[in-house]
Amino acid sequence: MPTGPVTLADVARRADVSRMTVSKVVNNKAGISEATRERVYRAIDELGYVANGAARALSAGRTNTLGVVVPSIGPQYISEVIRGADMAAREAGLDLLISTTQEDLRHESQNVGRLTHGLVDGLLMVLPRSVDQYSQALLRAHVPVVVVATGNQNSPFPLVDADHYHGARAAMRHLLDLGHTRIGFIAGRADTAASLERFRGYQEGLLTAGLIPEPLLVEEGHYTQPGGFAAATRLLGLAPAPTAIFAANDLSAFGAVEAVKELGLRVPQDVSVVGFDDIPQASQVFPALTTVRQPLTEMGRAGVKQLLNVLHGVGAVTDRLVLATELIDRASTAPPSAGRVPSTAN
Amino acid sequence: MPTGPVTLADVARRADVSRMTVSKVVNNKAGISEATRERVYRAIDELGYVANGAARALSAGRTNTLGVVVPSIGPQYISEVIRGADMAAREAGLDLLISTTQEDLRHESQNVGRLTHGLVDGLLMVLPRSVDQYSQALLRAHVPVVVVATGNQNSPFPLVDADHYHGARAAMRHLLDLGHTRIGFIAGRADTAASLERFRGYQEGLLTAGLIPEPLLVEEGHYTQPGGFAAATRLLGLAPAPTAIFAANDLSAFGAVEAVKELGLRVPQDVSVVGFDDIPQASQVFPALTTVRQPLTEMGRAGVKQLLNVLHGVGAVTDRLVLATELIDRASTAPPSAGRVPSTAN
DNA sequence: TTGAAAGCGCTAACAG
DNA sequence: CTGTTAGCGCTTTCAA
Repeated sequence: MPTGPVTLADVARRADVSRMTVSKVVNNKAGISEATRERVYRAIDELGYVANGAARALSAGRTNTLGVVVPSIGPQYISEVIRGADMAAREAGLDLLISTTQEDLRHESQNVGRLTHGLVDGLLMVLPRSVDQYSQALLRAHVPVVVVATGNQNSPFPLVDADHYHGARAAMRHLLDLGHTRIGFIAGRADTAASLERFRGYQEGLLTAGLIPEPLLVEEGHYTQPGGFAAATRLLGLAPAPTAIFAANDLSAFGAVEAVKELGLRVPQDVSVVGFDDIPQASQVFPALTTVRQPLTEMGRAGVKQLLNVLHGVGAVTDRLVLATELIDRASTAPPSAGRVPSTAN
Repeated sequence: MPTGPVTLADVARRADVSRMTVSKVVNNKAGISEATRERVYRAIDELGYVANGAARALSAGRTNTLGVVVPSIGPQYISEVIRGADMAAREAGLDLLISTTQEDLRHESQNVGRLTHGLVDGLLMVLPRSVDQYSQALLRAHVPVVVVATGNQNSPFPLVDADHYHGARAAMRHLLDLGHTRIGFIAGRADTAASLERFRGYQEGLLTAGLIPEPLLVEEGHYTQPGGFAAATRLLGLAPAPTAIFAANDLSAFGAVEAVKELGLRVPQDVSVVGFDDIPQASQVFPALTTVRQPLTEMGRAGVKQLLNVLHGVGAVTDRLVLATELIDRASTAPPSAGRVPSTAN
């Protein structure tokens, strides 16, 4: 019994064939007799052979690994995108190497450079902001790159995004159909294109219904739960107060729901709340949140699929793939209550 | 300008030195004159050279990458552990390769096998359940393994865990000190050791205060938000109802808070709620959740540090490292209201 | 259907 | 201080 990891040569010796034959068996190549194949498999099992990834990568010129670059793995929506990417990669027999930038921009382009040299065959950038900082390193990398879920308008790489604008329009239509005419908006961050698109949907939804957007009905929520709480509290302090609130993401919608309850009002009886994203928690809270679903896992999947298309040289790569969003009607929305005008006099 | 990636040889040619010299410069080895070093750096910059990871790994026998195996990256507490591991790895100049098992146990041990053969130098297993399924593959792997945040009692590998029992005791002491005598418990999952330990802390906290544990005051919450909601609803339907609820994790505590509000009661005035974990959201909800903090990021850090100790052959590796937990007193707990006995007669 | 030769890009060990 | 030699474990030709 030799010490150290078992190599191809060990298996070859054991099965009394050449290393090449073992390699072919391991990689399911054709042109090996059933008997030999059988014998090699037995040797592999007996020895517990596992191919060395580094050697394989160096020799074959590919790693069978896809890199995923994310700012951090905390936010749920990012987790969902990764989950989709993970499934697609798994189905294709590839590994995923997840790398977080942690906002540490200093060495990041260098980091990305490392990834693209012998560590991964392709890169999925899941970034909410611009990808500009990396463009240089990325462009000189010799691996395909696909950007996911950023609102970045003019990326030099193929993009996968969700239809933020029409999602927002759907949310507004839902609220308007229920009879709401005074609808507050909790904005995300002005520096993301996604946030801007959702806001545009809010405004144009209003205009389409013949309503006039009021600046006072728009508050910043910074995509956070406390931000949503504060924004909703301010909104509900208006006279007359809105009967419905559309939040730019689920997290700030959760905060809005808390604010409504804290003011002694009920969701949805007194105030309707709509979110955006449909993170898993949206269906877990009480009342379950009506929200606009971004196909997050599908976006991850689509990103990987684009990458595979490039790698395998098959199928077209869409420069800008925009996936549809959809309203998920749950329990946090209802028609405005007739006689009840929320009051927050304290 | 040669096509394809720039190699060491290209740099060597450009700087008019041997490949070995370039290698030494790249790896910051001593024994190179300042002038030569300078010249090599210039060539590297001009050519945009980046070392090939696969070749380096194969040649040097190490990958400078640590593997992290998690069931999935969704749950916040896992994200936090990874964040800690990520920071520690980054400080040590190592990459993290995150691999999810997605409950797909079929090919997992094989998957882990692949990782340990040329892809990573060490493995951090972040698993809530047992690691038994992998033990075989792991033991034959030629890389160190450390297990984090599982309640697994007898792992064959070094363990990093939190002190669930004393955390639960602290939560109970807090509630008892506030004057609560009727305290409900929302259990996690009976199949995790962590859940059992927390339950033990609940029971013994009661006993120490001279109170008798009542089976009716314990409900399963399955660690989920709807589970916590349902459990709390049942608990508050008792007569007399508990004045405080201790949930086995933050998620089920959020559900409990919702249930309290839904019954027309207030947190903490009518019912106090304590969670466990201190995920980021705990401080973001309203009212901010009083909870037992598991040092999740520290656990990730500690796991990586243990791995590094093994890899560098320095420092001791603790077979079982149990990190302290701590009560974080926020806004969801208060003394029981004197005259008020919650009623849920409907 | 099988195998021999060559080399992927890098680094460890040693020699000059 | 610098360079030579050898080889990591595998796969790609191409020949038998």
